[in-house]
Amino acid sequence: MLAHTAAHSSSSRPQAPIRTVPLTGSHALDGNIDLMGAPMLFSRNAEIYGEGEPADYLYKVVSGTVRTYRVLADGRRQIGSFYLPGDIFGLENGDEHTFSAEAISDSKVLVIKRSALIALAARDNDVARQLWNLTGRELRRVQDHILLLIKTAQERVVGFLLEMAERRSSGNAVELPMSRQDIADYLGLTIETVSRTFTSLENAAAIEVPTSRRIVLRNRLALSRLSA
Amino acid sequence: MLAHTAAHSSSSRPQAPIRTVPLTGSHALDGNIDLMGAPMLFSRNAEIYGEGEPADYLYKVVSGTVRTYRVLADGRRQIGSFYLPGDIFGLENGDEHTFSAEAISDSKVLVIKRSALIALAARDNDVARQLWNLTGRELRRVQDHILLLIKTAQERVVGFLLEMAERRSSGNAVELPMSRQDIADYLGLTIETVSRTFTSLENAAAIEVPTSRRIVLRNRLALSRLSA
DNA sequence: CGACCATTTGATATGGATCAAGCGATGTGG
DNA sequence: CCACATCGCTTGATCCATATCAAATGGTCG
Repeated sequence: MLAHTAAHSSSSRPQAPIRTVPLTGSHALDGNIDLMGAPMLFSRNAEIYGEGEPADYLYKVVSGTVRTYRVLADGRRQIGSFYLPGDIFGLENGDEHTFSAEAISDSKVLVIKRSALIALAARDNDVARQLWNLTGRELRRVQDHILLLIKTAQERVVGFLLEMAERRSSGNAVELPMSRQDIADYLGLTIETVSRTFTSLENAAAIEVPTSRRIVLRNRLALSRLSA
Repeated sequence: MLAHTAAHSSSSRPQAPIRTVPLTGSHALDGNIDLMGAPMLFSRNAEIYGEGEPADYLYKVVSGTVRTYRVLADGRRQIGSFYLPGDIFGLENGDEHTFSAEAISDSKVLVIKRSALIALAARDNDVARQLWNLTGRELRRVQDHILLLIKTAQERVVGFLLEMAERRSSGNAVELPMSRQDIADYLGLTIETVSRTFTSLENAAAIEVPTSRRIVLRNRLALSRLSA
């Protein structure tokens, strides 16, 4: 059904040296990942990890974009989230990944051993709190995602655009790193419906679509009204 | 749109005495809540807390059932989860509840100050881990819920039945504490569709519906096949 | 240039929503 | 204790938003 001809970049994980460093207050986790993480490159569509694999590593996007997803038996795919530079992903409660992760575009990702962070957290309350916080923010995000999924197609698409604008806003232009198929699978729609909705928003003068991957928000207020 | 004529039982929260007790290994959190929690009664449809209120307390269901939900501007309601006896709810990442909570039936709930648990967690790694775990399990649950929401009506209803059977199984009979409207708002469907789906599953000899709140699973294997 | 892939656009089909009635259980007041 | 009102659920008829099927367009890369 879906291409995803992943280059499946090698599955050997780098071993990062563990250095304990002075903590930088509320960004202890981020700082530690930056210091302890080993950079890895993934090319477009390469798998970073697969559903069901042991969740031994935590990841932080440096450049590029990552999608996490699950696939139902019959091929329907649900994208759980898109991760942009600065975002951390791959943290699981159990020992296995519940989603698969792939690079949407060529991406650089910092990789860090989960056990190292857990060990650090045992000694450092601040790190522990940050890890918990990360899970909590993720929970909040997924809860908001659910709310999106009960809305109409137009509301979902607008909600998605506003979300992306908030995360990677350069003025009113939103650069979309992902394909229509990715957007559709994130929103629980088909590519045709996503495409038609963009067109209709453009006709309504709410957005402009100079290229398929670039959306200009013409009227944020109108869009907000359309989003729920 | 929806009744919810909550008796709105008083909003004053009980103050529980804080006792530090020997921890019972992996159930440190549960044990502490049982010991430190103050029992409170909520009658059918009473509000336990509202969206946006400060999240100062954590709750554990002793008897009855609780629903959490959010309402969109136009009245559409999404139920986030149902909580059965033994389940803990109300734990938030931020300072405010992102959902509202109501008793579905007359319920007894243990209430405990969040700050007390946080303080305990600062001293006791086991409690800290349990709190994190709770958030993690909740995250997993919500992720599964998303997967439900992209399925067909029949798959959603069957998925819901199997989920309930797993949680409150007494043989093959499932006692549903919630109304059709609650089920519909949990699954992103209408009551009519939920009702019709039950009927059609009954006609297919997959279930029996002796009373509207009682479902007997006739053929679990067939149901599992229908659920995805 | 030509092949390929992503996207858009068009025509039609359909699953679930909506609108509307009927039915059964539960509770209430006379 | 019965008559009736109410409420939750089911069933029926119709509609509509989005999916599906199909084709045209456009952008990218060898």
